Amino acid sequence: MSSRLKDVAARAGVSVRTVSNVVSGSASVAAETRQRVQEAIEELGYQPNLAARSLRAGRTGIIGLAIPELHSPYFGELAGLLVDEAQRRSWTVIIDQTRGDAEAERRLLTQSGGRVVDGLIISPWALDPAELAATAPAVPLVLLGERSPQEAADRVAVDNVAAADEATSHLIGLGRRRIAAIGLQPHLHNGTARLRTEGYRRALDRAGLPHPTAAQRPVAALHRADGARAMAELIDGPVAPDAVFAFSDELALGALHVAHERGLRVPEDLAIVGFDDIEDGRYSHPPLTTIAPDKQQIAERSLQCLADRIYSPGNDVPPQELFVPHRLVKRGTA
Amino acid sequence: MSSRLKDVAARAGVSVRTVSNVVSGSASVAAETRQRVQEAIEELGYQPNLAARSLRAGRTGIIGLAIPELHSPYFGELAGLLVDEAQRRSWTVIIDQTRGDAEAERRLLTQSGGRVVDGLIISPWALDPAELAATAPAVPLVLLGERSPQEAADRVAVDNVAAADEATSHLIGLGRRRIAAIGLQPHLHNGTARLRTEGYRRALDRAGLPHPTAAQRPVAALHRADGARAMAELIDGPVAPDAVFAFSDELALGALHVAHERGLRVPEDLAIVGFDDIEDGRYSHPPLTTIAPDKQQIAERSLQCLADRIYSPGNDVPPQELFVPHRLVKRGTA
DNA sequence: ATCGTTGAATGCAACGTTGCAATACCCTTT
DNA sequence: AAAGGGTATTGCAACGTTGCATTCAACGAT
Repeated sequence: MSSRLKDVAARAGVSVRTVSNVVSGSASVAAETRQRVQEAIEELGYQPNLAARSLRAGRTGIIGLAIPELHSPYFGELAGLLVDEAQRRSWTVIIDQTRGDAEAERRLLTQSGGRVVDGLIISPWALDPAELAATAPAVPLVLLGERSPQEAADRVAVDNVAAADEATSHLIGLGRRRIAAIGLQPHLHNGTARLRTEGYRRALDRAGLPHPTAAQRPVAALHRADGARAMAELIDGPVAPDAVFAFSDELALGALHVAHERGLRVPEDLAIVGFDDIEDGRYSHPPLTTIAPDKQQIAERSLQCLADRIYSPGNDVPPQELFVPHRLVKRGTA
Repeated sequence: MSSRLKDVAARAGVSVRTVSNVVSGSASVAAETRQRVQEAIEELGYQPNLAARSLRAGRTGIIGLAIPELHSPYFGELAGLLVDEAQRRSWTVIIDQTRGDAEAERRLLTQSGGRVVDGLIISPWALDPAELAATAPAVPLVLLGERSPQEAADRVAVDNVAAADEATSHLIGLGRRRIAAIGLQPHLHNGTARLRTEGYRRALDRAGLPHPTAAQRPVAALHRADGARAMAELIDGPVAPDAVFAFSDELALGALHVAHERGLRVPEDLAIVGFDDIEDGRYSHPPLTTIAPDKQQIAERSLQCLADRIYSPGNDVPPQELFVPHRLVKRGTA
């Protein structure tokens, strides 16, 4: 079925080494010999055995991407960009789904069960930052969006505090005074929600506006259903808000859905700002105003970080923190 | 840095082979020896080298999933289920994005550039069915949703003709008479759109209703934007429809968006049925009526097909066609 | 006491590839 | 004619693992 260098060599009447030279293009081979070998390769349909190549090279050419949920639009879009970018560097991407499971994240970091990847891009969700910092990763690592007490690895993220501040300030600028937040995750160690909460409060403090606990709704996950539930709680609560900053577009879309159900006009009665700029948000009714992180740059810079560490393993550059730009995209909801 | 069987063996004072026996658990090892080896493994943080293992075994434990677009909600959700299911079989999944590129699909089928995966699940989009049937795949193959003249590989799909018929019949049952279709893809070789068109026409024929060409809108891709464009064309066309069957939920959501923009009431003025049952559809306004394929079963049965062929390579069972169930989910748009 | 049987541990070889070093050859220069 | 330099090709070894066959010891049965 599958042929090896040896078979090609026999057919072309040259040594195994020469065929290897032709395939890799590293050493010089006479034009005529190369031609003959190429023909033999074609005829036999030779494909290099990557296992053998990896064994020799100590590298697999595969990098891992670990995200909480594949079906989340934000991570779906980001994964698409990362795969494209990896292809350009002739890397293959393995995508892992952690589902917010600490054990799954731990397993990936230590690569227990076998090291398949040359590097790992992970969006930690459940893992305690302290543990994250303490765990010696088995491979070069890029963290997406997390912030640990002392950075354990390269990190690529938007400036969540500034972005949340900007979103909230936009609502304040529209004259809103009862601005709620949806998306706190006190039960998780993930730092993103905490940072966005910080930015939200900072903007309100600066404007001299209150941020009562009842207006800051925690969620179990970042799905539409969670946003819908939180919005219903807000409407039924002591002080119905005139604006909501949702920590993800999915939450925002869930909230928008409930607002419609309850007969609220958006944005007149209720303004909404989301976060992520997922494609769905452009087609909601009305289209969603949101914070748009530069996903393309997240993809590019994450891979650049990995490449730097994979190709110069000895070089112990300290972990760096990269911020990618974001911008407020004004559409219909605020 | 990373230790090998040899290192563990030296530390535990046994042979390399014995350590291998402990790790694989295949041969019998004395309890005391096993204990000692386990300790050495712990102390050294030994991880098996998968490249070496694959080289020996001739299998990588990795399967490929090739889909047109990762960020599409339908494929995102499906991919999530497939990864879960693969994990249960202790397989790793590599996800490839073909972006509707025939060359990319060809490359995956032949695994040119190196065989990484033990099997491939592919949703062919651009590749000519004839070519698909003619190409000898380099690895066991499962086709998602495609239909080629003579099946070249196992296929897992919903019965698209029946499902489209059902969707259209539902609209007819609601008393609609000018039923448009959005999502034809005459430029692509992908059979899915063709099958859904067939079901759509069949239902209309049975009811004695017309299906003028102008009411059957082709699209470049299955995105919301394409659905929006097609909907605008329909409204501005000679006969504005009172119902639309969109070949994907994304198209339907784009259409819904435009309907709102143009002041049409949904479902009163315009009924809409989508296809895929993506999560967004549950949170649109109003929520989307759609055909829901059983994605869980698609995932399970695809992997079962692969497993059968990977673990009994000689066994030349002819390609089989598996249909998974679907159902019409009535929500707010029709 | 001897034999066969079982359980435990081992050595050798091979999977397919590439780095290294060596060789063989031809052509140019002195 | 001999030395030197370059190009083309090759053999050997090693990457880390596991299948196979073998060895060794211990034990129960004859």
